[in-house]
Amino acid sequence: MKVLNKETDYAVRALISLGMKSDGWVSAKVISGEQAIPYQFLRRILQELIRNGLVESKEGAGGGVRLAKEPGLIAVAEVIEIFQGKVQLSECMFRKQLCSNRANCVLRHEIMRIEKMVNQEFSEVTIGKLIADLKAVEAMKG
Amino acid sequence: MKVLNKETDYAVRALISLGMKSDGWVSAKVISGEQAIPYQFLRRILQELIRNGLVESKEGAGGGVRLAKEPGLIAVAEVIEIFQGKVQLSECMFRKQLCSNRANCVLRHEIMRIEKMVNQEFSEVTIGKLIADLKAVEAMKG
DNA sequence: ATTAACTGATACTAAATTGGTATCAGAAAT
DNA sequence: ATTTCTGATACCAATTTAGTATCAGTTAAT
Repeated sequence: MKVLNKETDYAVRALISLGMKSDGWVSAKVISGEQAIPYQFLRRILQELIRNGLVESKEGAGGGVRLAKEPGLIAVAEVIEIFQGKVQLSECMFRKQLCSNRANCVLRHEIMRIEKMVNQEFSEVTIGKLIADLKAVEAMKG
Repeated sequence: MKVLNKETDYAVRALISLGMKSDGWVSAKVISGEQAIPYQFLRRILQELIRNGLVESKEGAGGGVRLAKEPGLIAVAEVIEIFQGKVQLSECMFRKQLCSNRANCVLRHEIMRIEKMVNQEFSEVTIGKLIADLKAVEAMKG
């Protein structure tokens, strides 16, 4: 049961990289190097983050990307939703009709409850929080 | 972000079917009909449940399968683990060595925490509980 | 004006996973 | 002997995942 795929994983790491730089534009190349993310793959991921308003970009030499909002306002839940879709609602609820299979229905009810919890948790984990954790770890190691 | 795949879904439904029958052996054919699960697919799923000790079988005419333990003792978490693997531990913890990528590491730490929660929740949802829920729903509808 | 360093857009690929099908062998009940 | 069942396993198409490649256009610096 894999929770996060590579896209989400790389996206979060890229956002952390960006969040740790207070200055201007950072190129995909630099992030790719820092986080050991395949360059072309990262390019595509960044474009998706841009389309979704988490990141903004500047074309041309000296250009690159930067966060479009404060790290504390970017939740991992948003990133998951972009790359892996919303944590799935059960089909029977979605269709707003009685579930044809009741066994299925009670299972989905439980799943929905748990999914809601997961969503809640992931929306409390922000890039800002991850960066703070990271800095705490670094500090501890001297 | 899909939580359960078809195998897990079908397995749980099959287990519910079995748990609701107090009498003897039930054939895959019957379960397949009851739960609208493709027969050959279900066969494979049942064999996996047998190998993992959740279900036991009797060969030959009049044979079939039945639960190997009480419905209240079969957790959905077990079923998920059989078909989708254990909710993934982060690689860096698994290797018991320092994470080469620290950004990755703080992210995984959060994931692990949430994964643990999910596991806890799914281990509290048993087939017995689902059957009770199901019966409650049926009763309400008269 | 040219060149180098960038992003935008998009097409392509190999490998793995998912969901499902088919087949053959053997066991038990009738 | 025949029917009803499981055991084991091989196969398959479609989708997803992870990654690569290419070309066009933008900007900054020389």
